[in-house]
Amino acid sequence: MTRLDRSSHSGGGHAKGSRPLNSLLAGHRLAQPPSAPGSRASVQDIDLIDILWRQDIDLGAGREIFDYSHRQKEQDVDKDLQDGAEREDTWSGEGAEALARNLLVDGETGESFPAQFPADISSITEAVPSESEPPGLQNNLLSPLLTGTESPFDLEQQWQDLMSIMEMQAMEVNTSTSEILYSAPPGDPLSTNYSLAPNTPINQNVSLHQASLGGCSQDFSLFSPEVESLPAASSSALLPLVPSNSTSLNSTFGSTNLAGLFFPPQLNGTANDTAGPELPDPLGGLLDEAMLDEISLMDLAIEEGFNPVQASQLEEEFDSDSGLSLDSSHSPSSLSSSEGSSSSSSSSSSSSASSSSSASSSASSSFSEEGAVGYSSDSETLDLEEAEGAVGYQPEYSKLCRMSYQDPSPLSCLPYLEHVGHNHTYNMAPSALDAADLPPPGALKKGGKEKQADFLDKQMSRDEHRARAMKIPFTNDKIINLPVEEFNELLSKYQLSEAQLSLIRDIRRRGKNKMAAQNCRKRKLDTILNLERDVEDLQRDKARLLREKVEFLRSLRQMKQKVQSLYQEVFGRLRDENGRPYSPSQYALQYAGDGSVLLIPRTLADQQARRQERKPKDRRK
DNA sequence: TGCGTGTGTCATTTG
DNA sequence: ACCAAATGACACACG
Repeated sequence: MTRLDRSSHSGGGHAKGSRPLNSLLAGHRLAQPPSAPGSRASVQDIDLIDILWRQDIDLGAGREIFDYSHRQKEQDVDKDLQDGAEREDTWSGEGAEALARNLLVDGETGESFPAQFPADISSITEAVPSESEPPGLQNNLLSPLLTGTESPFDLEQQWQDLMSIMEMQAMEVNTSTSEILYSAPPGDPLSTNYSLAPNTPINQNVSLHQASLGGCSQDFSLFSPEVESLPAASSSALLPLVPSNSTSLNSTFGSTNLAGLFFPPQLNGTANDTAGPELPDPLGGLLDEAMLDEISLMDLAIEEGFNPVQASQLEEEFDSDSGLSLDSSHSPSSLSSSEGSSSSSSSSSSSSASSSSSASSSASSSFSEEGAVGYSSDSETLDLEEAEGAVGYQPEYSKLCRMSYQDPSPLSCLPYLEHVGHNHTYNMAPSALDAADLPPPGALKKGGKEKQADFLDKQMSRDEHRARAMKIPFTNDKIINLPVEEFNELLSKYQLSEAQLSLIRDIRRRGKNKMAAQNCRKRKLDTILNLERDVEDLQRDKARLLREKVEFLRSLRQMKQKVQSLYQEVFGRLRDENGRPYSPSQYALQYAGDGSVLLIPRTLADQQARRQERKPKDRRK
């Protein structure tokens, strides 16, 4: 048969009355009740926000943190102190309470950190002429991390903070700031709590050579004769701090220069005694990773559909210590276009459920009748029912209903429309087929019966017309649906011409192929539905992983802040033989692999840091 | 009239 | 090798 055959296709077209059904069904896909599409997406977003909010509650953040103005209020010291008083014991131990008076407390984590330097800090600065510093810079003397927590919504500042974290490896000590920081005046809570008064006899451990830990040597019996283990050239200056009792300082940092962590790099251009060499910090790797993670987070956001605002908000969320600022409209899960379409589909499903519920159930039952052809989608139907809630594909239901091809009556799912169905199909209702095959046209009375005959004629497919013209003695339904053996038996019962046999075989072939095509299309649709569901699942997973990532990064930063505070606390308590604090520009704390802490000169620390820095690079090569 | 959709059909592949 | 099913591609009807 040639294509010309199709040009004479008379029965292949849709009956005029058939379209309303198609339109009705297709309408489920196109029509979108005004409320549903958006509402579904927003509900999901709200869920996301709620999840994030709950996470934040765990971390001590309230929902009001999402409000920028509220976040500014958060800097109110009183409030912070109140929060901090509740949580300080988690990390600071004795003396922290007094310390907290001069600390800002992270609204979420409860971490305390120096909010500002003592009021007389400028006078101290002046007392150290060579290291004087513009007062305006003094707030930067602490780690950028700390300042970052004070203005969590200053995005640029946050970024710089992170960059500063990165640069902690290349930390250079600002002498003046260090002096200011660690030369606390007598009235300073830091000094009053962590160091002896200037008059207090230095609690000098002989074995410590030069270093002592004023006021808290019982807590930090850090010193032991480990100087010998250090290079002779610098041994005189080495002040090993070995905790006699297990200190809170963990050895997991390895032999690392801690000082680099806590003194901002090149805060200004002022003199730096030990300027130059980069120092690795114990968290350097982590910081790098965190930084890279954040960058990759941004990249991910940008690459995978986050718009810049969303990406920046995600970044902001990460940057913001205490604030989760994911706007509901920027939920990662709401970014998917496919999800949007799905949600709109679901809306139509819900809205059209009443009108199509019967169709759906009929569709399910009709699918179960497809066994003859082999493509049963019972399970698929169930899946679709489940998916309707999550994905929403009522329109596909309509399609499937329409595509219950194995049913002799294509419109069986909507019985009242059954007779309207356009009929290119070979699977006509038996009555129609019988009418087409059995009664001779002239047998019917005139009038209404003629009209009925015309109608039935129009209902007949092309091949049915041909079969009738060729006087095929059995129905097309039998021709198509009988098993091979029975079909052959049927053929053998009749004396058929070659033309008749050929037509019968064509009818059978086309009929089978038509059903196969219908099943194929149905399968294709199901595949698409499944893929869309998979995409949605993956998007949900992705959003969840992103949230987890943000949480991990946040907790990582909090841990770094705690380590930083501990470092400052320990270093600030150290006193030399004259009872004076050590200059952070000249000395640094360093973890040894065995858990001990050494006070070593900066120069030595720089050298070691440089050495350590080379190792990983060499490994990479 | 052009477009999108649904359908039937053919040719071919696949099992 | 044969057959049926599956599938891509095309044409057509319809809204």
